[in-house]
Amino acid sequence: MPDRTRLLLQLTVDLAILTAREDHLSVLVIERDNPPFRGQLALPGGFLRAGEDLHGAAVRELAEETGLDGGRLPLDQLGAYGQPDRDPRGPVVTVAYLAIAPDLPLPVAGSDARGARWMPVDALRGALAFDHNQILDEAVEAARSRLELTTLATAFCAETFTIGDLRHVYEVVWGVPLDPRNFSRKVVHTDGFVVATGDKRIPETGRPAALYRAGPARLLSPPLLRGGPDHG
Amino acid sequence: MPDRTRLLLQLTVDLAILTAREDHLSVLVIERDNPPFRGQLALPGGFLRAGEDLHGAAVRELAEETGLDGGRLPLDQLGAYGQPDRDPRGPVVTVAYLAIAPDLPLPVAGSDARGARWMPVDALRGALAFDHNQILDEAVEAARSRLELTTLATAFCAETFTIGDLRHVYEVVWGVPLDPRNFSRKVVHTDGFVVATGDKRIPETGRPAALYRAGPARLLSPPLLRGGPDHG
DNA sequence: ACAAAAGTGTTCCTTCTACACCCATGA
DNA sequence: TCATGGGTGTAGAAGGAACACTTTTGT
Repeated sequence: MPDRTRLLLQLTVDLAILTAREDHLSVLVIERDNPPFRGQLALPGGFLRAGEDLHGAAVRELAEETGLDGGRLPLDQLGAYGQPDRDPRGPVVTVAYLAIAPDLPLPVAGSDARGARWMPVDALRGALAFDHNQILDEAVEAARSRLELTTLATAFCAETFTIGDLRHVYEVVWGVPLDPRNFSRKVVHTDGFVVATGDKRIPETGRPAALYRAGPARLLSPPLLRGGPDHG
Repeated sequence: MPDRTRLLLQLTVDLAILTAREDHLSVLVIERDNPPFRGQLALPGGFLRAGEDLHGAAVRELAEETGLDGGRLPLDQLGAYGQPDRDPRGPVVTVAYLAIAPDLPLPVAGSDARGARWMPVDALRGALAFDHNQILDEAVEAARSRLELTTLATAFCAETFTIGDLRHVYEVVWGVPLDPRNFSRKVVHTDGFVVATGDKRIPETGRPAALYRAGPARLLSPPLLRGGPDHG
């Protein structure tokens, strides 16, 4: 006996899947092939199913849309978005998740994901459907903040990576240049951030760089300060 | 034409309303007088109504349950909780909000809020209904973290307060003693954290303390470090 | 030899911690 | 004059920023 004060609604999960490609912070978007907003770009996502928990739905959508294994990527909840008019179909609240992916080709070809592609976030100013522009803004800010406080940046990298790769992630996400020498020291001297594999990678030009993989630590204390040189 | 994959559900808003009372971090709880979990303690909250946005629902519930004006208190979203079996009545997802209140008597006497009262969070270990124990844990951790990074602590205080009042908030929420002299300097020298009123308050014993009110700043940079003395 | 990227050593400066010391009030 | 909380000064430690300099590769 639901009374007037208990609204029945549908719930979706939307994903802001970020990656660092070349010199741009990019996000995975799809082109919608159904109304509403048919033909427009949007974040991938989908409806919560019966018996499913929110994180599980996010993992499932990540797999469906990108072929990536959500169990192996950090998938953090950003929050719930519930403006009453955010979806013209009626009351639909969405829970947004932030995923950080290495720069991989998408093995997609999935159902809804035909039109999936990476787009630099700077090229999307205001172009997304629903309230996805706001969600993307908050996802980017959350990613920037998590880079300061956690070891999340390693999730942007392949399984093994150099300190230069990792620094490049920070530079792309923060949008500022960092001093390679100080950065290297801070990362290597922070317990559990990275562990050396013992191997080296020879670049096109220059001295070989030691390879690392992600360490067990999840929190950085002290944090890695953003703003770099003389930001005052 | 909703298909099987689009679950219809109800959505609630739950509030973790924290305050610093004497030497305990306390939270507002109600005693449920309807099933499920009748007679058990729970966080205040209620169902989202048609046409209402999530933050608006949180403000309304805060007013209904406590008489406090949610528009004047910082009300931050913690996240959505959607385990499929979290509510025995069926699929109900909740969005949790964190509110920080000054230590005020509750002008309640509202409908559902008859049994509303402050309880020290330490006295509630595992005692709450639904998944509210988890929500409370995450609310406390979020409050601790926000004290480091934001000026939120002023929301725990009355309109005017002394630096000692503010320090007491930090000590209660973090559970560690702080050096009064260094704390005073950090707060006063951080632009926009507090502004002096020019008045003084005479304590029961001791030198009068300058009174302040909350300043315009919302973010603390650099953060106020937790852990206090020799925490390494 | 040169270019380019990796990595080390060192100096300067800011900030935090700890604590000695002074201030203003009531009992 | 003593107890109590408010507030200033300051020395030492810790860590970041800046940058000179060395290492190791390909061309």
